[in-house]
Amino acid sequence: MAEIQSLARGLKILNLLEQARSGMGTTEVAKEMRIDKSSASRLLHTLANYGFVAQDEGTARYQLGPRLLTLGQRVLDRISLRDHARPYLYKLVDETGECAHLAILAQRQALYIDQAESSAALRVESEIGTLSPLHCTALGKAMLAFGDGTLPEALLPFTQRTITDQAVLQAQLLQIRERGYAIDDEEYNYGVRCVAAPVHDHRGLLLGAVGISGPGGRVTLERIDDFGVIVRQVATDLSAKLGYVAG
Amino acid sequence: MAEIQSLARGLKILNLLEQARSGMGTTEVAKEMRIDKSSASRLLHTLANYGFVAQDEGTARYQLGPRLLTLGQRVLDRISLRDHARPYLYKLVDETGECAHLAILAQRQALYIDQAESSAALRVESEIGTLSPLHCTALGKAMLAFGDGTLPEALLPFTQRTITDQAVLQAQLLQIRERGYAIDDEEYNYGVRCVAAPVHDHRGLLLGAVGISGPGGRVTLERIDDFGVIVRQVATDLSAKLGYVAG
DNA sequence: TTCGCTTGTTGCTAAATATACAACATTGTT
DNA sequence: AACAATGTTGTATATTTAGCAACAAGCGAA
Repeated sequence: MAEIQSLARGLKILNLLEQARSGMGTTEVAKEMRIDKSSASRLLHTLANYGFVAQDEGTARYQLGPRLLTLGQRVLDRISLRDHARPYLYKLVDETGECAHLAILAQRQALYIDQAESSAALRVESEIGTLSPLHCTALGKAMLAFGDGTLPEALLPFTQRTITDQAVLQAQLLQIRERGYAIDDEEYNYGVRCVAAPVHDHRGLLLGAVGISGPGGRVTLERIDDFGVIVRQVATDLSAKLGYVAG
Repeated sequence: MAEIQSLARGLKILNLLEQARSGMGTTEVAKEMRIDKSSASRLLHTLANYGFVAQDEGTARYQLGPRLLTLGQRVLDRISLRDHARPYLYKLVDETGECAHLAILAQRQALYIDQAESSAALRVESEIGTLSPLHCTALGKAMLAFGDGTLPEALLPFTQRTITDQAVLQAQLLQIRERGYAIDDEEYNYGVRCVAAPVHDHRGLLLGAVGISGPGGRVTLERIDDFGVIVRQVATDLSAKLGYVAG
């Protein structure tokens, strides 16, 4: 379907501003968007009128606005999975000593919607709201394996271990379905291993995934299957709490 | 300046969807916006393409999308005040036993950007991302008193105690400037009293405000000035940490 | 200071775009 | 099964927007 151009442009500007940590000026936005600065000016003013961008008082450069924060929190509110999952994340931290994460599918990526931090000094934190690729994260692979079967189109490499071959990925997804948990062995970040398992709702539909992430020194290849069993069990408990009856 | 109509319409749709907890359909959006449903359809598709709205899998109704969550978190990241304030919020909770909040000015309202919860069973929580009016909250009044002097235009009543008279508000702001903290005595929510004080940066500019909120049974009128002194002290300490030198 | 350079806003017209209407498709309801 | 309601698509028209250019404002250098 045809996009509404000016709306699309406005939204693209928001995407641009996400990257620019120190804000952007009108001309800068215009150049990046390849539009006239007059257009950029008017688009930015419209966004500012609704609070989606804000001008830094000192520099007059545009940044993402407070309205996005408010609306973003509303999105979180609506994800009831999050409320139920919290105690299970703590359980994961208690039993594994690593940081636990909760993610759902969004825009064909893994969207982190909650986190429980471990008390270890060296730990893996993933900010809430972060989007990560599906093919190289444990949470992502867990969701791919138990999802609707749609696979990512491109398998971009992040480390030397990232799976970039569709056939290899397919085979691993099959394995994940069999044993009930997914592993990321330094496929996204060097030195980080993760384990994750899917969460289902009362109708058996995939809701998201929970998992843990830790430094390779603690999450060793020898212990990783033990972690897998723990994570799978917690994910199963959570699914059961949500009314899922395996079958 | 002239608004870009289609962009403005798209943003208005997001505002609409914030209210509708169970999502909205194309026709519904069109009616509410008083535009043709074909326009609504195309606007919604554009928003959906960029993840700003998402269709519920079951009902096909539109809801706020995951992109807003991601962008909202970026807004939080950028507020460095938040990072510094965290320990001071905990201090407030420790010393008063009530929930502590941190807010900044945004869109002429008080935007809650962080919270520390008390352990009391009965407590006052204000979700992060919430916008509250300035004239009837302690955080808001603290920022009004030490801000740039711009006052709210309309003083809408929320309880019987809400200040609705500009002259009364003016007088109270003067008092707040003198003693260094602001009080909300059930002016926004029945049964809730709050105390707040301003936070300044190294140049003396207003950054935001910190405060506590508690049930009237614990935050009594007799004790409220004691709380005021505590809150003012913590706010002063925080400002000092940020490089503010009183003068 | 004055000059030049960059940035941002505004008026205007041509041209592209979005709009509304209508027809069609799809889904759910009585 | 027929109907009602919802959502999508095609199209001509009319509105809106885009780009140009001029202007204003701020900054730095000489």
